[in-house]
Amino acid sequence: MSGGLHGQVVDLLGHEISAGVHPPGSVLRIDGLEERFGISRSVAREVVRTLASIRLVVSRKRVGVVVRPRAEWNTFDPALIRWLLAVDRSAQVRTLAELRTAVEPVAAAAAARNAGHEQAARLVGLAERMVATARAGDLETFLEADVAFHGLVLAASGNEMFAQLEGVFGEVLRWRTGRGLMPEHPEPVALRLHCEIAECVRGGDPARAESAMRELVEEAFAGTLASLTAERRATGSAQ
Amino acid sequence: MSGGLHGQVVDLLGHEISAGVHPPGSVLRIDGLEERFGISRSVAREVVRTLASIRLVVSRKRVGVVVRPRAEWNTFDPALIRWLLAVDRSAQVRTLAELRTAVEPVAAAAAARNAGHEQAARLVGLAERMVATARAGDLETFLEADVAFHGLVLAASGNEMFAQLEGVFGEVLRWRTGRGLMPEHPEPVALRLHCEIAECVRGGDPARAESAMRELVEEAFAGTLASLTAERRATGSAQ
DNA sequence: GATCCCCAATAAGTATGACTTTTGAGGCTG
DNA sequence: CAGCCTCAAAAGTCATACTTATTGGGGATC
Repeated sequence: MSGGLHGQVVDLLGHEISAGVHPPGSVLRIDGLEERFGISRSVAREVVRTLASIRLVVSRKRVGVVVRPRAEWNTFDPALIRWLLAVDRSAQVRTLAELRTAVEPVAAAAAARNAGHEQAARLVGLAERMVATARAGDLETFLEADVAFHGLVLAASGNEMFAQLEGVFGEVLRWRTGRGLMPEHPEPVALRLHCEIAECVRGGDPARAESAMRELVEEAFAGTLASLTAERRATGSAQ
Repeated sequence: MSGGLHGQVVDLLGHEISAGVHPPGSVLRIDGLEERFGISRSVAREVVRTLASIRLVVSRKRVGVVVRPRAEWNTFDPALIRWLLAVDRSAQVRTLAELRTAVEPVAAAAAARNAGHEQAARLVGLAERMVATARAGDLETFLEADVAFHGLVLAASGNEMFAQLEGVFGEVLRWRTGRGLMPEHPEPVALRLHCEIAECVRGGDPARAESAMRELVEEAFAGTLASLTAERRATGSAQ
């Protein structure tokens, strides 16, 4: 998407609108875009169509391209999530982390009901690898296994909307370790919970899978919140 | 969106792809669309851009417009949700209802933490109206209040991604009563839970708000599942 | 002076055709 | 048979002309 002319302009405008450079209610004009970016009418129009599909703007005859109120933006669109992460990483991570606390426990329960043998086996394998890499202090590989673990739970839930969130939640996980928020050796409690979840999925115990996952993500959410407020205190304000 | 030429074609193609008329991997060509719909190149290209933004297709040079694997579709896009509802209402409602069981309890807890006085008051008012209309047997107004109630909880959660789901979950609720799944006088348990949630939000009791909402939506989900399997048994198969 | 209606200016929507760029496939060469 | 090379197919971009809907204003009417 970043290659073509279209993608570049969409990305730039998307960033700008997300950042509030063009606040809701403000009006862009197709000719304005042509001039500003040195693009042809067709490209400008296609850019607007793309942004309209994300519900960032709406195009009205005799008026122009109007930026919609933020509440109407489709915040589940991966592109928009990226733009919002660039604008205010803390706020977006908080939002996503909270969504995680909602979705993952229910997804774990569903996975315990629906997962096939192969998926369950892979899940157990990932949990084991997490234990091994944690012991070895290999945070890199640990993170990979962690991301794969949670992605697999979402995929195995059998709910395509849960599965959709795999990539986004992976972002959150990567952000946590990227920030150095993870202790050098991941907490034993978290490891135990991962193993328990994997076992419950394999054994078909939705209730325990759900509560274990809930304990896990709520702990992670609390940690995320704490580090966010700490960060805000340190830098003096938002961002 | 249905007015213009663009919207019509997007809608039709969206329906077709969702329905599997063009299975993942199959290839459309811009010229093909021009011919088939009698539209110009510009409109055809904009249609493809829109579908690409929903991640239904990807456009490759020298190849054409390729339908992506279903797992990559952005199933949180309202347009795609509509198309999928038209294809297999049961499956989509099931998916959405399960998403509801995940999100709404956490949203209720967040609302109990974040809701302002005015929002809390309105929530209590809606709960009261539900009790009144239920007693009167006014299912129409009851449904409206119900939809507004759950929408307000999502909005008051302070999480814009939760708030985003208001419209979609409203669809699920409307579907339930539209199907005659609601008893003539809504269950007293559900009414009590709505009131309890409203009180907990006003009083700032996240834990009880969450568990009450969880009880409510899990009950609703079970009812939805039961009626879906009953329907499937009745009609002999899916759809 | 207020109201209503019609019209013209405006900006998006559609159509057309030419030209560019990328890339896959098949043929050519070593 | 492998690797390279050329060619053509299809999307990407551009320029321009024309159509349609909408809004705001100006003039007619009450």
